Amino acid sequence: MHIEFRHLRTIRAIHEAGGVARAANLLNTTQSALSHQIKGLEEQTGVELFIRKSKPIRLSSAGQRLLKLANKILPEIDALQSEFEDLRSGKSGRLHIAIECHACFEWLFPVLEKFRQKWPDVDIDIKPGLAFDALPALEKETVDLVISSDPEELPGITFTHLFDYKSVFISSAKHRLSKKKWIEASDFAKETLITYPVERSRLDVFSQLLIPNKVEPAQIRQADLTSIILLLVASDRGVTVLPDWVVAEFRNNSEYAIKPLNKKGVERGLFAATRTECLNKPFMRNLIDLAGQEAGRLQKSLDSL
Amino acid sequence: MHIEFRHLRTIRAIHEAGGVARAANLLNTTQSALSHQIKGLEEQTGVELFIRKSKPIRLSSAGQRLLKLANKILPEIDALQSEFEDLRSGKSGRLHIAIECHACFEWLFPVLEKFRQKWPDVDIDIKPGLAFDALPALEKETVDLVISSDPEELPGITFTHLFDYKSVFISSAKHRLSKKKWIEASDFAKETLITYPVERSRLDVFSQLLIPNKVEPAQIRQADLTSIILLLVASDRGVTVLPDWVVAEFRNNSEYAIKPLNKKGVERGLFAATRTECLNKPFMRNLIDLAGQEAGRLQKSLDSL
DNA sequence: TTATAATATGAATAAAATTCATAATTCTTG
DNA sequence: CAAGAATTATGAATTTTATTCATATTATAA
Repeated sequence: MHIEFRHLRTIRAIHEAGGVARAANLLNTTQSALSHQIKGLEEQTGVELFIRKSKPIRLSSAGQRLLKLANKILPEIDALQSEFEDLRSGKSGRLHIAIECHACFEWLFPVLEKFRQKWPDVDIDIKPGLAFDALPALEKETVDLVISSDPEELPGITFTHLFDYKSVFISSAKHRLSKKKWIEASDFAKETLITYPVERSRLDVFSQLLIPNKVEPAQIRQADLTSIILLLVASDRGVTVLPDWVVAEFRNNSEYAIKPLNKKGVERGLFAATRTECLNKPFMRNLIDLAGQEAGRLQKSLDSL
Repeated sequence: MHIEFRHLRTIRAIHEAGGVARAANLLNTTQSALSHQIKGLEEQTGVELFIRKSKPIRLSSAGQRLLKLANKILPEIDALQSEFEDLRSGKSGRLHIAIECHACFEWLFPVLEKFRQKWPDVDIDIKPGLAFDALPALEKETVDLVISSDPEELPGITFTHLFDYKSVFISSAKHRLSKKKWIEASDFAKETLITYPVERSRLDVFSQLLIPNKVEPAQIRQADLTSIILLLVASDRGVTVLPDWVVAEFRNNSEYAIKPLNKKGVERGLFAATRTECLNKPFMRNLIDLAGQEAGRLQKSLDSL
């Protein structure tokens, strides 16, 4: 027999109740059970834990040492149990997010801000999902949510549609293309294109327009941050393609020209990929809801302009 | 089933060994046992502790939380076990001492100093044994050693003779009694007697001389510390009676006159009282040995003068 | 000293953990 | 992508461990 939590609880109860019989009451067991327990424990440790010359029995100095440990350890286990209880009830949990689309930070942050207030016990993290393959990580439970524009049929993974957006062309107002009604693939052949520093296949302008039309921009320049891309565009160092929600606030800014791609525009969907079983978790559903609401808000602000 | 130490060890082993089967090896048990264990634990807590989609299985975030606790708690239990091992082997233990004789501090301190160096893990404490009944405290295991001059026959208690000493009279060199060869009870009738602030029955001068002879000193004055008593005596504010070892260093100090009580002196023994079973403990025996050695040293220093 | 309260003990019972044999997964490699 | 290897899961049997019940023993107080 080893020292077990049972023993720690017994030691503590005997001390607090002041006697084996009273402790047995407290622990909903019999005096005999506890007596056998402490006997076994004393045999195991080889140390007298109680002074038996007195009745009720008292802790010896070794017993007090054990009590000290019990008082330290038992609350920690109780705390863990209640953490687990929160986990089970869905009050807490892990929400590690991978974002495949660089611009998504823009609308995700306000969503997460609201989410955090409602679910303070959920462990939120955002991984730069550009650096690795997000979907395998989702399957391996390294992350719990992937924001992606490319839904796939995968067993155990569910893609929930969040909203649609348009990819739009942006140049400075002075740019030669700013006079056109819409922009075509061939227009990029003589341009410097500014993009996020990720694979081409993950950029709408390539996957939806340039690659299908086999057009290569004259030059490519990369920038990390949306605001920097826009700065470069404003000073006419190049042109870019971004989701429409990103440029909502620049719509009526006279520095920029914003045009659809092709006559009818390039429309794309944004999806939340999760492990299917995670959709049962209330906080996960709530996050997806909040994302949808935020999308609606963005849409309205676009329409009103 | 509750969370048990077994489970913590299993979680830790699975994580460290990187797999259930390897962990089973480590813990000298079977893969099946561990599999049943973690299954039971997951049912109990209602939380998935492992990610089973991968082989070998990995800890989930909840499992990592449990691992963290295991890494905190298990070393503490191990430490306790080794403390108990020290206790059992006699390397450590409790040595709470009650001193019935106030002057004993004088020779006990150097003894304890030596003792501490040899037994650093023994928990030493000195209780002012004057305030309570030391022998019942010894029986009740509140203290482990009583230094006493009055051995009794008590079941379970053993008195070990440490050494004999003489109670001697001390006055200033100028005092009227300093001319006598020895001091008798009647000599105290006109004197101020300086004593420790304890019951008369615990003072040799009363129990061995004044009470049997029904003599009451003219005045009694009390002082806590031996050095203060000696100071008062030197300035002729009274006379005192102390064990001979206390005054060893003053023997050839011309300020003091030191005389035997009665023609043949009052001789007393000093004893170490312990619970009989405690005499098995090596550190207890060693302390009694050291006390005897110190007594020998004191005796020699007395003889040589 | 006796009555009373408290604890200990042994045998029977109940509960729980482990093992064994084997099924079901996941991973790896040709 | 299939087959084999490695890993984990499972059910029933077994063993181990803990608890209960009835009662003996021990300490305390009146």
